[in-house]
Amino acid sequence: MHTALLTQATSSALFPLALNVPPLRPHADHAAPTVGSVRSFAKDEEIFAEGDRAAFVYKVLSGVVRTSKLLSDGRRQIDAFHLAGDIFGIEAGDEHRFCAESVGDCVIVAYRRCHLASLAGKDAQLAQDMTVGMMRSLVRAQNHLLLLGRKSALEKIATFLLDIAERTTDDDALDLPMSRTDIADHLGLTIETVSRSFTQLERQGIIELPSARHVVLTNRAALERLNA
Amino acid sequence: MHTALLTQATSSALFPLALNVPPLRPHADHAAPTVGSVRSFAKDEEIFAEGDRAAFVYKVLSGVVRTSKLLSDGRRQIDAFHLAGDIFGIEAGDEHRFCAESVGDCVIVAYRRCHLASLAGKDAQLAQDMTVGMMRSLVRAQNHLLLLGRKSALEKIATFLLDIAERTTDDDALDLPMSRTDIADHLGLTIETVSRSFTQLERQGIIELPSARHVVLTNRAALERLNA
DNA sequence: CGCTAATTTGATCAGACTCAAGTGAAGTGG
DNA sequence: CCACTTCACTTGAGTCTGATCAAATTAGCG
Repeated sequence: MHTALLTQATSSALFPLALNVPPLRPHADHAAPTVGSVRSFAKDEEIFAEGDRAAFVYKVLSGVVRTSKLLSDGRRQIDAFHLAGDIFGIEAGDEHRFCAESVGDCVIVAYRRCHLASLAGKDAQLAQDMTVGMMRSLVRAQNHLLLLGRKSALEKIATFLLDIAERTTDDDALDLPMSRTDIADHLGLTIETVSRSFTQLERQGIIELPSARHVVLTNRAALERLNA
Repeated sequence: MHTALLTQATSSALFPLALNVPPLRPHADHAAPTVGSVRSFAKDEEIFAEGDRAAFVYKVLSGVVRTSKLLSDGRRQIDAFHLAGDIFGIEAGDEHRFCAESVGDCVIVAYRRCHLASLAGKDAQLAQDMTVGMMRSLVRAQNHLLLLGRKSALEKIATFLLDIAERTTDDDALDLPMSRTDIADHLGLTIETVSRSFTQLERQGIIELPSARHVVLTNRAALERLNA
């Protein structure tokens, strides 16, 4: 009896591998959480540093967070931008292998790791979120490997724009929450190359740039083609 | 009572996030599994293709497996090499987002996904393996992002050699199970650049190359330095 | 309105790629 | 057992994409 119950419990928990991860909907409302502590950050504040003890797991409520790694000489790789609803800071070991910073003003919830188990009991949705969050991170990271390893600058920008658009808007107009430097460090390019690629896409009539942080995708088909 | 038991069960299962993932030991013995079906493959055979229905999760018993993604024009990115003991083929959705092929002769176990839950009941170790496997994939992918996005050719090779050494041997001599082409597609380089980098490291006295597939790390300190 | 930071643009440079040829080792068949 | 084929790897020469260095514009912001 007990065994059956335990098996039941473990099965869905251990093998979310078997469940279909629903896509994150743009504009999904991320209501105030029932557990966890809410924290606010202004632009470019550090949420945690590489090597910090990983006492919490986080979820973005509003704004954008970047997680990045540094090389000893300062070269930086932003592994991901986390938007509202995204989970970040999950670690296997006891310290963070990334640094996390706010890209603009943002609000996040922090869940103390050692409380997660009991929290999960009270908030089933949270439990699901954590597992799904990890899977989603993996999928994103793996797609990003292909981009970094094998795509040209123009293709990287095209893929990036389509990704941000899908995650933040329903139409063809999007606001970039991050700087050219952040984009460059995410795509393995320099800011100059990022800027030139934007200009090139604009000249080809594929996008419009009303301002640096505002992009309109006027020719999605062409972007998809560059997405290879 | 029941609730407590269930919480207990889910906690360790849902949040392996909290457990410390033990490092894979070189030469760890990967005994015949108690469940799952064993399959053998010769060099360069396809285990599953990108887009295939993800009916199984796999574990390498011996040999090496590569998982890769292709761009429409044939450019390839190998996201990882899987050695004995490694899990691969875990998917969130119902189809594989990678292609998996044998690098040399290899033996693997296949676990039918829809049976995993019940198998986990009989084989607790397996359940743990799956979760840890996913975490390890994530860590590897994230480290690889930094390599692909920000490291030079020489640094990529250095990192690669140290990684393979750590995973396959206790001393400084290692056999590369994969071709230059595979290495190139893993590191985001061409075979010529891979070859030239090896030669350069050899000329600098950092490695020895008794043969193309055999490397001796004569100066680990220098490699670590390149690892940045 | 002036100051500062972010972005764009230009000119030059370099690391990695492409194309091409050469070397070497492994295997095949006579 | 040796000549021949094949395939993997190495090396060389030239090119090109994206980086670097530098300057000009533009956008925010107090």
